[in-house]
Amino acid sequence: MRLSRSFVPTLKETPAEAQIVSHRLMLRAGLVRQTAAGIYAWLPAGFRVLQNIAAIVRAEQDAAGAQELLMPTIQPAELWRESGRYDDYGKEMLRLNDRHERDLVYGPTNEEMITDLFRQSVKSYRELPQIVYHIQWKFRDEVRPRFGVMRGREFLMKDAYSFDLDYEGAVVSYRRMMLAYMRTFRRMGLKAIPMQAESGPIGGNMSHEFIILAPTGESEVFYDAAFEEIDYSASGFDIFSPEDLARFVGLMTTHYAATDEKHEPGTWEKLAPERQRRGRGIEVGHIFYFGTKYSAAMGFTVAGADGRPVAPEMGSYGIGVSRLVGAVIEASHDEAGIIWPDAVAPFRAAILNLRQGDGTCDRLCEEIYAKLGLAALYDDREERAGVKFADADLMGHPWQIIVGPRGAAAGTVELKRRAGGERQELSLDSALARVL
RNA sequence: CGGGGCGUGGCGCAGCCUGGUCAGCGCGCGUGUUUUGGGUACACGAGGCCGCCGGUUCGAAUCCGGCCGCCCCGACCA
Repeated sequence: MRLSRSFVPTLKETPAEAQIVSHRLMLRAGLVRQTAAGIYAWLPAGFRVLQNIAAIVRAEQDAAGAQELLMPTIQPAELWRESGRYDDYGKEMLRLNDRHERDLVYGPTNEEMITDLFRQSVKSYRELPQIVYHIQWKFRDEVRPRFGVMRGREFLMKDAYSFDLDYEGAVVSYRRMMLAYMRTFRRMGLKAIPMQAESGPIGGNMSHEFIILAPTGESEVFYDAAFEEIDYSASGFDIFSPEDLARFVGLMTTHYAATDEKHEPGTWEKLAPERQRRGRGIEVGHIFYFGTKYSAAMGFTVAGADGRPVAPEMGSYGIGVSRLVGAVIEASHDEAGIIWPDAVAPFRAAILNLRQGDGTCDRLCEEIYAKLGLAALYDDREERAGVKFADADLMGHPWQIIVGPRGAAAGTVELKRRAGGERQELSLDSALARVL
């Protein structure tokens, strides 16, 4: 994109409503704009990040054998009456009426709907197990939305649902998602730790939340240094091997990890002091096993091998996709702005033309831009060098290709790495090679 | 949902208590000159139903009432 013709409204000053860093930086870097309390519009650069994150989530879900589908945002109240949650869910659920006065809800989650879909068409044990997911907008009418995109009312969530014939199968599905989640967060450059959690309104008795470490996180977390050493991303674990999954989850759950509300000082103190780690964390994912809570309530059964009906065992698995955008920023920024991890950056590189209008600089920049295409944001504005430097740092592109009159004549550019800030004078070709 | 606060050009704010050239300042934006590798300087200029409705008054951004919106703290959550 050419910045001079892009809708990327950066701000020099911070709007008064933004308190935490990620919110401030998202507004300042022109990623989002607030439309109403807890409701945001994603502008071009922000939307790219959102899509990058969704793509990673999708890739890991697919790799775990989950099937992507897409369910509606609007759901009939009837389904929620069947499960009993129409009354239980409370005011957080947005309720609507259509022109015929039918009761509808804007989905805060999709257990009922997916159970309904499955019960219509899945009739035999031979069709299980299955895991399906979708990435869809949710609405939860939070009493107090805050922290920008981190706690919005409308948010993009990946929610997956597993159906298994029995408990043993459900446990395998649950573990598979745990591994997929750890790989997902790792790919975004985040350190995540699964922690024992309450299952809350979803119900069930096995639940973990995934906390990523960020200095500005909402809750304090305590964990064993062992989490820093587990190599779950490599070939060490086959996600389709129940044995590997058991081994993986064993590693994940035998070490101490707890948020402040579940922290047990007694157990904690038994851990060698040099292995004790504490920090702050943000919840970015949550997985639940809840057995037949919905299948039983909604009359979903399949014929078992003996011909008798069996209510499938279910689990659900959520990742806050839009929240992750904020979380990544919380985990990776400095005084100057965002420092995007390569995998989620809206642009791999910014091309800074320090002397717009200068024939040599312009030509060099155009050449670079032609080679990088959409991977680059070409700052071709008629602005001073300082403005371009400041905006590039703010927006946090992993690389900055700085083209100025000094080097341009000799055909060299300066390459700056946003994380770390190292700069290097390079030939055009070697700079491009580094960036790509 | 309890407690607190705020709505004045795109952003940050002053003005309100003590109604009357108070509609202003900084940034941003436009034009020109200047500068030319870290948000340059100067000049000129565009831009505001002072959140909305009603009331008090000769006169309301300013006082009163109602409504709407937004933010912060707490209890609750992907």
